[in-house]
Amino acid sequence: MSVHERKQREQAVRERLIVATARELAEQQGWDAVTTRRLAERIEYSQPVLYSHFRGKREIIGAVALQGATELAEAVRAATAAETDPRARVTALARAYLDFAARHPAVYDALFQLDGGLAYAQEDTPAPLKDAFAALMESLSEVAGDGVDPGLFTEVFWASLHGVATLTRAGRLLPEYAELRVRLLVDRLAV
Amino acid sequence: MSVHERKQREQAVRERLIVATARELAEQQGWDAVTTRRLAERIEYSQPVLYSHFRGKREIIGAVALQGATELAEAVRAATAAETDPRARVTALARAYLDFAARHPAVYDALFQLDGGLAYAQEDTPAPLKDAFAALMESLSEVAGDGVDPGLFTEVFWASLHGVATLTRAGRLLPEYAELRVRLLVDRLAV
DNA sequence: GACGGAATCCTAGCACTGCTAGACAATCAA
DNA sequence: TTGATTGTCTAGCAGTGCTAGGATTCCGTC
Repeated sequence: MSVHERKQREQAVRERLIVATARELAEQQGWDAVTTRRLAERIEYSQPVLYSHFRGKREIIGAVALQGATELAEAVRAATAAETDPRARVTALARAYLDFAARHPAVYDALFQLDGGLAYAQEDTPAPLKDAFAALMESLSEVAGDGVDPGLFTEVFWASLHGVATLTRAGRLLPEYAELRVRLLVDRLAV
Repeated sequence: MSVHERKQREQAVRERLIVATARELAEQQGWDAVTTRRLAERIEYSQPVLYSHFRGKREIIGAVALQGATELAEAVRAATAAETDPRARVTALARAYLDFAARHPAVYDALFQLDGGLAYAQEDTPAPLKDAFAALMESLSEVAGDGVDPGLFTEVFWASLHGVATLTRAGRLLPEYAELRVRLLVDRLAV
């Protein structure tokens, strides 16, 4: 049985290697550069090996997305933990979120821009995704205001951040307004 | 000279045909289905003909995007023209915007999700794009609030709408909150 | 009406993509 | 040392965007 276990361990190691390499390649040269051939070459295995771990490229993107969700949740929690005032906490949250999107564009794309074959806002939504949303809600529900569903408020605030993140990265918003956008968003949306 | 003019006219007609067909195909089966081969077949010409009109697929997407920008501006202006109260106008704007994104997902993708090779927030930004932004600003600057730059406010409001639009279409927001999201967004952001 | 040149269009093909069948080799239990 | 089972690779499929070069049609001129 020990042999079998060792093999399973090796499998797991290689699976992590694939995901890490895909992510690395995507961060360096964008997701377009992440082809199955290039990815296989980097992990020093042949192409079909990828398909013994993942159904296809989509699933690899999905795996990166799940990693990203975990890290995003961590980043948000770390940033908000230091603040006590609810308003300051939301500002920190917004900054942390946008910072994450800017620092890890490929991961952010895997999460929200590309098709990673993941379910959202449903029962079978993977735990990391639910948890990332929960991390947002923890700080945001405090400033939702009376009579406003925390989930609804979180959705709206998150959507706003997402819009700012994507449009910023696409060069569709004026760079010099970056800080003012965060202030305006927090000032107006948070109660 | 008349012959030359006729040829130019025919060229223009075919160019419009290409754009219209690309858009139609994208609306029907998504942009993934818009391949140069399929597109060529639908317009009943060979593939290389496309490249005598456009540098490549990107430019075709860009052409659809420009069409979309014009229509989006129209839709927004039509919706807001009927309202007199600034707040009601902004609500109408938000609804019209999200409605446009929902009704013409392929066009919306061409505009904001795909790479159409267009410049944004710059001097060489095509007129339709500038005008679409202007259409938003016309109604939004009224509710920006004192001391808030109308351009900044428009960017933020627009980004929020964009976030809601994209996340909604990706199935990442709860459908039953759709109407409440618009209300919350307008209530909080508009002064 | 016939001709030479120019504009137009298509066939065929390139290098790439994601993905897979089937041959081969390494590894295991007996 | 076998025999079978895993594991891995080579080779190939059908598809992608894009292009070179030949064939055809059309045009203004004689």
